[in-house]
Amino acid sequence: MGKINQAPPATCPVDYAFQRIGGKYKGRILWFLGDGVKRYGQIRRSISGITPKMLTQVLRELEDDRLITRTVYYEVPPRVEYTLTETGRALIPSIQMISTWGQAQMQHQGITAMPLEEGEE
Amino acid sequence: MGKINQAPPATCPVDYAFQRIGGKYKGRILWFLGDGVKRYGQIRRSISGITPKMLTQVLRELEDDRLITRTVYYEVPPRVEYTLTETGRALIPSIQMISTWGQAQMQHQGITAMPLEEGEE
DNA sequence: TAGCCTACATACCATTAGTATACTATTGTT
DNA sequence: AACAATAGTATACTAATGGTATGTAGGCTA
Repeated sequence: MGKINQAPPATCPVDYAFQRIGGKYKGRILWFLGDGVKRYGQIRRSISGITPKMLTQVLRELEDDRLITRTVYYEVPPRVEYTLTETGRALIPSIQMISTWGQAQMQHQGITAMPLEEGEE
Repeated sequence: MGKINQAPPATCPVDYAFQRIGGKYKGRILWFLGDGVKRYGQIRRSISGITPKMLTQVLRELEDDRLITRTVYYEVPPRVEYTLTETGRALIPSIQMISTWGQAQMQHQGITAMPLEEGEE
C-alpha cells in the first residue's frame, strides 16, 4: 500500500528511475539527505507540509529501494537516523541539476526560491 | 482535473521541478521528445501501456507548463507535432543522468533495459 | 502525577492519478 | 458502402496517493 508505481517492473531506465524518485516528497528528501546524516525530526521540519505518516511511508519506500538506510538507536527518547546509500548518493548530481533547472525557471517567473528550511539546533 | 500536483506553489526548486516532471509518464515523454519532433501517434507507440486519454492529458499539462509546444496541421488525416521548448530541452541533461543511473541500477539487478520502442516507418 | 517529548503505528477517509472501452470527425481508398 | 488513418473525446471505473485523527511506549519535566 502506498507504493508509488509498483505495477509492471520498468524496462525503460527513465521509467525505472521515476518509479523510485517520483512522488511528492522523495526528491526533496533525497536532496536534503545529500547534506549528510539526518534525524527523522530534522527531515520533517525541513520538508514543509509533510505529515508524520507520509514521512514514515516515504522513508520506508526509499529504504526498500535501497536509496537510504535507517539506523535506530534504542535510547530514550528514541533516535532514528537516515543516510543515503551509495546508490542514493549517486542520484544527488541528477537532483542537483534538476534543482538548478528549477531555480532558473522560478527566477524566470519571479518566484523567490527557498531551498530548504530548518532552524539550527 | 488530472493535474499532477497543483497544490501550494513550490518554494523549493526541487519541489518545483518534480511538480512539473513527476508522474508516471512525463519523464519518458520528455526523454522521447529529446530525440526531436514527434507526432502524437509516435509518442503513443513509444510509451508502452499509455492510453490516449492519459497521453493527451499529460501532453496538455506539459504544454501548460511550457515544456513542450503543440503544432496542429489542419490536414486529413490530421497531424499534430510535439516538440520541446527551450525550457524543456534544458531538462534533457538531467533526464539523461537519471537514465544513466537507472540503467546502472537495472544492470545491478539483472534487468535488461529497453530504452524506447517504436518500429520505423 | 499529569502532561510533554520523540518517533513512530494504525484506522479511516478524500482526492487524484491512471485504466478500460467505446466513440467521433474527416477524407481518401477499395 | 465499408474501411483505414490520425488525433483525439466521453464515460465509467479502479488504484494510488495523501490527509486527519488518534494511539503507544518510555522517560523527562513541572
